[in-house]
Amino acid sequence: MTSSVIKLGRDFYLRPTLEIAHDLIGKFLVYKKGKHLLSARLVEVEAYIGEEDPACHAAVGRTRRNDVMYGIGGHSYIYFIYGMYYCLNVVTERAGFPAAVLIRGAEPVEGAELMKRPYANPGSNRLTDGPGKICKAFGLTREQNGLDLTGAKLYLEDRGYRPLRIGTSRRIGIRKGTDKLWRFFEESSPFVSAKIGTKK
DNA sequence: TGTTGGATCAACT
DNA sequence: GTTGATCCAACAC
Repeated sequence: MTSSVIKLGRDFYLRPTLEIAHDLIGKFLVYKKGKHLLSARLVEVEAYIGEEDPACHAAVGRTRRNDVMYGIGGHSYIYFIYGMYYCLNVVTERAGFPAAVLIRGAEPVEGAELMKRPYANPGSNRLTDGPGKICKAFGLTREQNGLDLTGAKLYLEDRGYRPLRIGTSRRIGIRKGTDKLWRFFEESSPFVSAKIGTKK
């Protein structure tokens, strides 16, 4: 509807992580990859909050791996896992408090053809329905870890899109902290990574 | 220096 | 529902 496009600034990332996670649904992830521009609308995220959250990488304390989570909100935290995949997080809250929002699902908007390149089966239109797949489609690796999301390379935008209904559920793929309902997703989106119903 | 297991995904049975 | 692919950080020694 509206044509206004607003890049999310530092203040967006310095609020409580659960608010940020909820508000990220429907925002657009934008990555300037060389002369190309890739973007996708977020449909699924999970919050990881503090050293008290057993599923958060910061549960073991500050290490070289999770260091950027201890920095000020509004930076990228990209880690490597399972020998083959990268996962993209948005660091939140003040410096010294480790928290982040994992980007789990998105709908390709711009640069969709480029996102197909890493895939053996480019005919699939499910290139970004999972945290590992988003990084694969966007070409994000450890090299993009710690980028300032208020900069010009990798950032998030509010393009005026408002999701119809945002569901919540427990988080996926973790062994500890599964009681918390810290996953947020746009209901009925085909780009949500797994179908787990809304729980109260 | 060596071991272990993970915020995944695709391809099986 | 289970498994294999395959890296690296964390931790034990």
